[in-house]
Amino acid sequence: MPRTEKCEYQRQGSIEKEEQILEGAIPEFLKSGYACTSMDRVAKAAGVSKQTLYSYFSDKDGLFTVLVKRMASRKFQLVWSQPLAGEPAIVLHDLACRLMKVNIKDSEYLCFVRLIVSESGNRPDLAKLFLSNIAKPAMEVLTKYLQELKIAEPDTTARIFVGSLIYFIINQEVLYGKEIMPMPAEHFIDRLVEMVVSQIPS
Amino acid sequence: MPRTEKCEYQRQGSIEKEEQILEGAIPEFLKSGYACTSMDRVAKAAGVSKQTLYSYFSDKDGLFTVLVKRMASRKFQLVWSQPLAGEPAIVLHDLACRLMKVNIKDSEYLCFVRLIVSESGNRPDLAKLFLSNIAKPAMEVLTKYLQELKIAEPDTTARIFVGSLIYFIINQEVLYGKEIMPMPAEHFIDRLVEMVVSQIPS
DNA sequence: ATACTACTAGACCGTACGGTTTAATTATGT
DNA sequence: ACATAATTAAACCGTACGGTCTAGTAGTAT
Repeated sequence: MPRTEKCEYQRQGSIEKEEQILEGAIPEFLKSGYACTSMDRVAKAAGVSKQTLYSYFSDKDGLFTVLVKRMASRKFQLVWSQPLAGEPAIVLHDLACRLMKVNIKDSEYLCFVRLIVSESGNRPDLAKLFLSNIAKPAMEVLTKYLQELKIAEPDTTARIFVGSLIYFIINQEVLYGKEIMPMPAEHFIDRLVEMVVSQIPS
Repeated sequence: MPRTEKCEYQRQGSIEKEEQILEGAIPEFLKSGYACTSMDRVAKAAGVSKQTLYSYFSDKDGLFTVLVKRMASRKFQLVWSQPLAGEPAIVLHDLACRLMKVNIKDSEYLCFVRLIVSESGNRPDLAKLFLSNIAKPAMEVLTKYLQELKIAEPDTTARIFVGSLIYFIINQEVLYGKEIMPMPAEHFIDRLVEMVVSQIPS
């Protein structure tokens, strides 16, 4: 039991070890999904013995849950941390570009989405955690901004804006729509922004 | 080898047997995903011996591929078979309602989407098949209609329309957003239709 | 030095699965 | 009646996995 509560000395720091395991496990789960990731491989990838792995995490389920929580709280920052303010057309365009760029470049995020959708049937709690920590706060940030613009029904409009972007990314990247039904991202963004901006009362 | 090419007589019809196996296999794969579905269970669910199963399909992969093809070609009909014509606001509203209703009622379809997304990493070909047989033709039908309405960039607008609807469904149903960030479907549809209709040049 | 802690490597156990094989059974065409 | 094709149930094989257990090693505090 390395998680010693009454032990002031630590050989190499329990927290760092946990970190190390998680960082090793993340790419494995993202690559293979839950079912096809073996604990032996996780241990090897994390550079840790199987025993140690099991002394930090109760079982595969426990490890996976912690891992998803970590990913969820980490990924929100990328797009939505900075506040939205300024000229609508520019703000929305930048936001869309940022969302698109991050998702396409950071293949980790795409794999994460795939993982969440995959496991949503077996683990509704993880899907809800994903929504609570990423989708919902994101939607709230945008809704607030649209509200300031006096757009009618800002919450619905926010969903349309984010929704069509996310779908575009899933379609093009996750499902390889790039090859089947290609469309330039900038083109799509321009039209979407134009459409939302046209809803601002003059 | 039951798939007798030069055999005019069949005890009970090879084609029907194949049908029977597929129909038994579909709910199993939809429920458990590819990895967690066992061939023993498929055989049992189809009311067929394991041997027969393997005489009709080469292996798990082969069965799964045929199964996905069948599902893909079957599901497109539900929403997109009838042509779009008439008053824009009504046509779009009906279309959106049909899409929403079908997806929410037919949990089979939701599971199918989840399955496709899950396996898209390992089987890009199946994801592409899904897009080619469902998403792409659907988008073309709508694009054509929007073009007749003289909407600017009908293809992009079609993606916005369908995309935000699909995302709404995935969010609310697949990821249990109903409980985390609820929103009435009719409300969303009304606003979306209104937004697209406002793009029709007067 | 000694007791203790964190860790490693690897064997081990039970289970489940994909796929094959065997032996027996049923129905069909001639 | 007889051969043949389709099917079944069940045993079987090899592999892989989740999780545990054992034995041994290296660092640390007293």
